[in-house]
Amino acid sequence: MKRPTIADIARQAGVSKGAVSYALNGQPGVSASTRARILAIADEIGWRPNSAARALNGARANTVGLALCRPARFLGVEPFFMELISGIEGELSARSYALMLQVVTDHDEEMAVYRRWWGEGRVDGAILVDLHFADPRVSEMEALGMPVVVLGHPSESGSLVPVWSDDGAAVRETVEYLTALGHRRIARVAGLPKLVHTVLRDQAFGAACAELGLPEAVTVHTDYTGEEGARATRRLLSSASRPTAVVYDNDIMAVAGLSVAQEMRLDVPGDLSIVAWDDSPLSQVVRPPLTALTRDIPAYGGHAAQRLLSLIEGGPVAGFEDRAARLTPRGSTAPPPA
Amino acid sequence: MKRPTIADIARQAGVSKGAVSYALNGQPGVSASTRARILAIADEIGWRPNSAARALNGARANTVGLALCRPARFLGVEPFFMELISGIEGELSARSYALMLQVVTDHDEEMAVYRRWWGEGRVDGAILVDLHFADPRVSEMEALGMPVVVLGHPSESGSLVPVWSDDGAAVRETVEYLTALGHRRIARVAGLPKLVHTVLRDQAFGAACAELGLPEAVTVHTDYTGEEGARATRRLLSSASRPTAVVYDNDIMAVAGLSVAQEMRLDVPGDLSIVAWDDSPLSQVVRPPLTALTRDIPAYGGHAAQRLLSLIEGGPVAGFEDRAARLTPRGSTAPPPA
DNA sequence: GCGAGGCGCTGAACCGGATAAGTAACGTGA
DNA sequence: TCACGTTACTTATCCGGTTCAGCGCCTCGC
Repeated sequence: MKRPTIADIARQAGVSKGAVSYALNGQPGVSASTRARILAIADEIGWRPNSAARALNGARANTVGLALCRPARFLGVEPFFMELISGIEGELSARSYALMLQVVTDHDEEMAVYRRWWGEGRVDGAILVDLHFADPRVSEMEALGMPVVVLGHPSESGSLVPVWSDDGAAVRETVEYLTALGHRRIARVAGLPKLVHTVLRDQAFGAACAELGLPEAVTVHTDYTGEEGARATRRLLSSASRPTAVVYDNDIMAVAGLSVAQEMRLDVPGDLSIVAWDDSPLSQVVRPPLTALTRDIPAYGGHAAQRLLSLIEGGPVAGFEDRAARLTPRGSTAPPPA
Repeated sequence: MKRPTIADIARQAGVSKGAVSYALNGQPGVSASTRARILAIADEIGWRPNSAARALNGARANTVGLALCRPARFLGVEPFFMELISGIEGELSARSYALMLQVVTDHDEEMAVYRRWWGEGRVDGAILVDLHFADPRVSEMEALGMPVVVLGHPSESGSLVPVWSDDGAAVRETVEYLTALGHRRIARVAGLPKLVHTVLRDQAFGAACAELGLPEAVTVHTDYTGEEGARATRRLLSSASRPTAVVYDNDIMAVAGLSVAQEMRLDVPGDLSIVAWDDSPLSQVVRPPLTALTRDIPAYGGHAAQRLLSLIEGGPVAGFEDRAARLTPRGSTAPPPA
């Protein structure tokens, strides 16, 4: 019932452990016939290399760590993380790496997890998400010396390898599109203001509005939940200078905003245009279907995983700018009311 | 820059490796003063036990495996898996176990992953989800001898430990509630018909309808996507004997169904009542908010993880019936039109 | 016909901890 | 005072692979 080891193979084949090791790893040092015999026996008794024994010889753990710092109820809502994970996963499993996942509640805990994993030799590297400004995790990771890829803008990634996309370009495209439709009062329901990408989007939004001569851009920050998205929308739509278009930082808030508009007897898109950042099946399922900023999130995760594996395997790795989200117009955007 | 080992500690403390090992593991055999000195040195140089070395001595890997068999684009949509994972995770990390995750495309690949993980000693056990009838994974897992908990009904879990909930009760509660409101023609938009829980819900639905003297229960099967949910709804609402209430097997289909109804100028809940299985923030964000079958998915995952850890640690473990989903009435259900 | 060199393999050390067995030093009771 | 038990260690071995040094044996070249 015990798992077979190379010693078992060696005994059956009548050779030494060393010979078996050479044979199984495709190293020179055994004849073709012996190698074939050893491989046949290994296959027959169902031998698998014990990963612990391998790792003990300085080999890699063949595992990448990901500690997600969000409370459970937020995590489930957005498709983003699940898509990101499956993208990362796809790239990892193609190269026989495993993914170690932990859900934590704050950054201290997150770093403790990484420190432990790294110290115990359980992971070869990690992917950092939700980058903040002056993020303490960056310098701590640099100090640890662990291979790390950061999903976030290179201006804040320190010496870690960044993988990012130009959110500013997507914001500009959206504002230009809405302006071309005739909108002048555009508001933005944004995510957490401490995140780098939120601020970059904020800045790009302000700049684009200024450039196009629009009145001062209004941005409301939220925690990404539908609840706060609804509340922000209600406030915006109740204000004196009600916007004619709102851009949301995720799809769940956009759906919530849509519901609030309908509840307030505003026609979408007749009275109010809505744009969602990140395009999930959700956007296409509601009425009207939402105009959305589409990006390939699994591919994004895949690119990050690729860089991380190169980094782990010793190559010098450059950062990577993924393609920017592009606007997919659907039924939720139209010219503003006359 | 190398990671410190107990040999480093032993050298600094002027004792042997063995003494250090005893001290660090709280075993008798070292004096209090020596133990304190060793612990201080270990702490100071940032020593962590190498998990590979531990595992090599027959210790556990302290890792649980989860291979999710769904294409990326389905996975992201439903909050279910992410909530399940964070529930599992919560229980695991409380006991210092890690979660190894892999996304696969079919059951063969899934079993290959488990076989590899188990053979390589990377995991101590696994959780099986999406149970089928006569699921080949059950017998294969039994043959492997790996500790496994199945999320699914005990009738199909073989000798593996089942964790399940009584979906039939929830179905009955829903049908009774709708009947009490006055509905007679109730339809069900279900998930994949090969899944055990789908069939159990189908049967309970049919039985409840028959018992309450309702006309023949209509059930349409889908792949859980909003698209198919919308298509099924369109078909149901176009039929001669249009239902006055529809029960959906997940929230994304319920939202899609709501949109289709509104697109067909039917008032929800005036003309059509809608019930969603699984209550996510999504249900509360749309108008009207959806009446839903609420269950605590993280807790469900947590219960499975608990049983698995007991199983791994050697105890005989009984299956566990989690509490059934309960109906949370909201704005999407009302008496049928007169 | 003999040394050089390569092939195919063996034996042993090693990775970092856990642990069984062995050994001094010391205290204790008879 | 001596046998005995306990304390506080040390030494050695093991886990399952990898890897290096070494060692016959065969072949080849001169």
